[in-house]
Amino acid sequence: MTVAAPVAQQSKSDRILDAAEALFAAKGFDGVTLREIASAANVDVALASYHFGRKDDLFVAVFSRRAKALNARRLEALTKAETDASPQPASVEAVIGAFLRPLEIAQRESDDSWHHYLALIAYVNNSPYWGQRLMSDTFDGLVSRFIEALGKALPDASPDQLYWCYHNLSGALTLTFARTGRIDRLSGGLCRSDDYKSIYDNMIPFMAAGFHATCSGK
Amino acid sequence: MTVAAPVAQQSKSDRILDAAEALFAAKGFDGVTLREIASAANVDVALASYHFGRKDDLFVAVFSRRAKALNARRLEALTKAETDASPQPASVEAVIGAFLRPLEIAQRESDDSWHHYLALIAYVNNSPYWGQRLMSDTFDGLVSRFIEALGKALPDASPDQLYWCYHNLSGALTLTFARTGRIDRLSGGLCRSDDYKSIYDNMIPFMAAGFHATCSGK
DNA sequence: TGAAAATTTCAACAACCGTTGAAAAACACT
DNA sequence: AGTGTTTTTCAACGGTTGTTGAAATTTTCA
Repeated sequence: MTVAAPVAQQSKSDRILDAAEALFAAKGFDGVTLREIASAANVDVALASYHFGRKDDLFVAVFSRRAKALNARRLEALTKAETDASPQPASVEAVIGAFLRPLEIAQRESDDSWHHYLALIAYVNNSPYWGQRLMSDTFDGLVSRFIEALGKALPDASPDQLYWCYHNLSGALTLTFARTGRIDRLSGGLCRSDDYKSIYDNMIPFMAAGFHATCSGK
Repeated sequence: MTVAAPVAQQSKSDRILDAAEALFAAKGFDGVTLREIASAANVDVALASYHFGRKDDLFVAVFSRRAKALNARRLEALTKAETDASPQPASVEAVIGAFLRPLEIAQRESDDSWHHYLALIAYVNNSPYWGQRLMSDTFDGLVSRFIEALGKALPDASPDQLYWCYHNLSGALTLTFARTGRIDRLSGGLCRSDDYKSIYDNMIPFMAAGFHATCSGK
């Protein structure tokens, strides 16, 4: 009688996605070969094509996989912040917190899959090739919802001010959660990329102050 | 009698750097082949290897080329801000302005070389592979100088607070100046990636307010 | 149990990759 | 004019790429 493998009861399809996620995040779309991915997933090369089609499609599949879960958590946090504040609109801090806090999941999970995914977001967000379409298709619906909430908290703000402010937030958070190690080196070890508490303690009031300063007066 | 080409009195070595800069910025290190670069530069494939060695070395050469000029302009702007404010320390707004304003050169130049370079910075900054070493080697000296100036303007700030704040600034500016087109699409055309005036009008007070909010009281 | 469907393996395709050595051309300098 | 140096071209190397079609295997379900 043989005993089944204790954990890792994953389908080969999922193993491919996990391996592709980690490798795409580390080396970008063109820096990874399907053979590397297959090898990391302990799977035949042709299987990636069978399950996901072309390499581009695999990349999109990897990117889209966790987007649904992340967007759902963010939307849930936003509606909670709004009902908590009702009948007042949710504060800028509360809305930004609802946007950022769900990313903590990357630290709570036992494996690094979510960390890889966040690094992948940074890659896509800053890529001229993928950035425009893939980011928009994946996140713009939810982002519009957040900007609407920010507009309620900042009734004097013009729409373009809100968009530019969000863009600042977007750039800062994707870089920070990509954990490239830059800040560790720049600060001589004083700041650590994986120190989520410090990240939140700084980023939320920082961004809230930026919104307030540029979106209040006319 | 044949007439020499009117402009474009560039060496083949420079043409290779220009072509590589544009292509690396658009498609990343692995997304570009030396043959593409050579073809865009109207040059034989082997010439890139002759002038710059391996592909990695060409990438570093491209990245380093404009860094000296940019760092010099930034340092000049910073010292001017400091002498203007002397004997008071330069304000946070002035220091941030000195960091950002030199990027306007990308808009003043007739060709898009500087724009390509700024997109390349975004690629490198967010890359786990290049980000840590290449960004640090190229910019950390100057960045430390700016953080020192910010510390004088914010005497109650702790060093780690200043580093985290700079990291926010770094992420926002690299994304924005990469001009991926994301904000154009998200805003439905209301904000334009190439609208430098709006970028500066928003980003400088936004970031200054963030620094003030998180670096003053303890 | 048996047949249909889905999954996985295997081998191979044409195309392209970075890099190199040697020949050829252009240049610098006396 | 002639020599030594730098730049440019040409052709080719071994190795790798994404993708595919067909065979083999496993799963599904009546």
